[in-house]
Amino acid sequence: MASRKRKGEQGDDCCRTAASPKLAKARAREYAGWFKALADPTRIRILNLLASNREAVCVCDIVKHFPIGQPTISHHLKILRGCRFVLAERRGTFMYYRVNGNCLGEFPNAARLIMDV
Amino acid sequence: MASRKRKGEQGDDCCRTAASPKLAKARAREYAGWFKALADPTRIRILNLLASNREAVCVCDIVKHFPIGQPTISHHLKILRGCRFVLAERRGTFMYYRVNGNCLGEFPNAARLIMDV
DNA sequence: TCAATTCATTGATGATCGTCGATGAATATG
DNA sequence: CATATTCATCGACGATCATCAATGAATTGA
Repeated sequence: MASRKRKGEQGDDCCRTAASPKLAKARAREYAGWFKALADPTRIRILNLLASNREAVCVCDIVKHFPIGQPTISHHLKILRGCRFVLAERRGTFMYYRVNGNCLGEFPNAARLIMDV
Repeated sequence: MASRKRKGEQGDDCCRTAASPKLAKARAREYAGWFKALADPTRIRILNLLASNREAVCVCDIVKHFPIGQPTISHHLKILRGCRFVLAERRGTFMYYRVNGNCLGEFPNAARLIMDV
């Protein structure tokens, strides 16, 4: 047989066969996408700025608090909005952003699904 | 004054001045590093595989469950170890990895610090 | 209708990331 | 000591990312 060990081989003696990861690839990709959205200090601080304000904040006000240009802020907001971390609302010329309160509860949930079971 | 508005300017009329982000830059960078470590489906599934086994798992057993090479698995393990998500222990020729149980509680904590106040 | 303002999008650039093959260090065995 | 095995590191490559300057779309007001 091909599984016959040759002289000196240790083969599979490291441990009994380990259990497979229980998390499906698709779900792992989904979670990775969420984490990727938060894998940038600027996006975390934008999220924190929005969370620090009870009412929605317009883009020009967000820009004032960061040393980067408005297109870059818009880029980050698009990513945060894509993951439903923030919600947007148009009022005339202005775009107002606020945090999506629901996503706070999702964190512990995702953590449990990754680390538990 | 320089703040005098010219004809047609809307200026700062979007809203009252928004509160600054309360999260310090250094802490935002630290959190971003944690999330960056989880911003990859393979690393999430490695973490989940380790969490699915009560005992530590050696690298060669981890490699068996993924369609990527051993150097890449080692690379991911180094990143996860750098953030203290996993712990490593040497036994002879083998390296055994297991999840760091403490990091489960850190998730909700980080989420609260980012999203709350 | 025209000018001004806000914000999103585009294209480009330099940096970082995931993956690979090759190699090296450490350990075990004969 | 020589050989085999496990795992980490290195160098390279293509892909993705953060950022910018420039531009475009939408809205407002005169």
